[in-house]
Amino acid sequence: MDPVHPDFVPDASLDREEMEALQREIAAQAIFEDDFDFDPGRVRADRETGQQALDATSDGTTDGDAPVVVGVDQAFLDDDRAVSALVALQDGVVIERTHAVAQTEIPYIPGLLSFREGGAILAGFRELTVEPDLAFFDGSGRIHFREAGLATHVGVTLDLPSIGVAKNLLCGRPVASTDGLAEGERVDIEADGDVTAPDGTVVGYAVQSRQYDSPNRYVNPLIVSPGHRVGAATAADLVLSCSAGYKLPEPTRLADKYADDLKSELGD
DNA sequence: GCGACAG
DNA sequence: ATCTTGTCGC
Repeated sequence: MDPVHPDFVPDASLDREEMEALQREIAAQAIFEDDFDFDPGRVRADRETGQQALDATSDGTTDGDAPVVVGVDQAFLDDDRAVSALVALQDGVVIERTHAVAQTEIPYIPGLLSFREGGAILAGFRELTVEPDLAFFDGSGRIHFREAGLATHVGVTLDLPSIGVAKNLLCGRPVASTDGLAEGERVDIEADGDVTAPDGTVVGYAVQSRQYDSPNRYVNPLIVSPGHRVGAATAADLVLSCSAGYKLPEPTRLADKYADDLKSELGD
């Protein structure tokens, strides 16, 4: 698939002020509430685990009408080459994988990640032949200084429902401790002075997608935020329904592994 | 000036 | 993100 908004495609040759101005423009176009056609109840992680595997749909056939969810992740081959890896799943089955290599024009700068990795990601989407309903990105969406993190930038550019799944908090303020949550629990992340949204706006959640039973070992929660056309609560719900016994939701976990494999194959 | 900062 | 073996715990 190709960008619906070519003018939003991340351009690494812009200066910092121009990048930030583009982000504000993108945030203004972003929709941080549910606005999609698929049935979120029909999104599932895999066919082996979870309550859903026990119901009538687990008859061994793949539901060709189920939503297509794509996981996206990147790895770096050198200092100036990034590879994006995309894995598309439908009804818990991998139906397509694509990848693309692109030059990294700028270094990592907190708040400007999409200008470093966005080019490779859009190139990966260009190779995708299936029509995705939803995408998970590794990084923030609305939890961003200008409410335009990687997931929002790419989601708006493609006009594709998207969710940001990060391992660390970029900005914002958890309303309670995010330590020792039970599996399935979540804690609101509110906008603070670092975020352009009105103070107190729930811009995402810390989501405990996995946790050990006993008290000696801990798993840190994921930081989930809306990218585009998905509300914060639904974003957290979808991450949990795509989780299958691992910290990362399946689309992201599989894209992660694919990116690692590509790095080995294409690396130096 | 100081601190904070996805991947 | 990336550099990397063993190792603690279930």
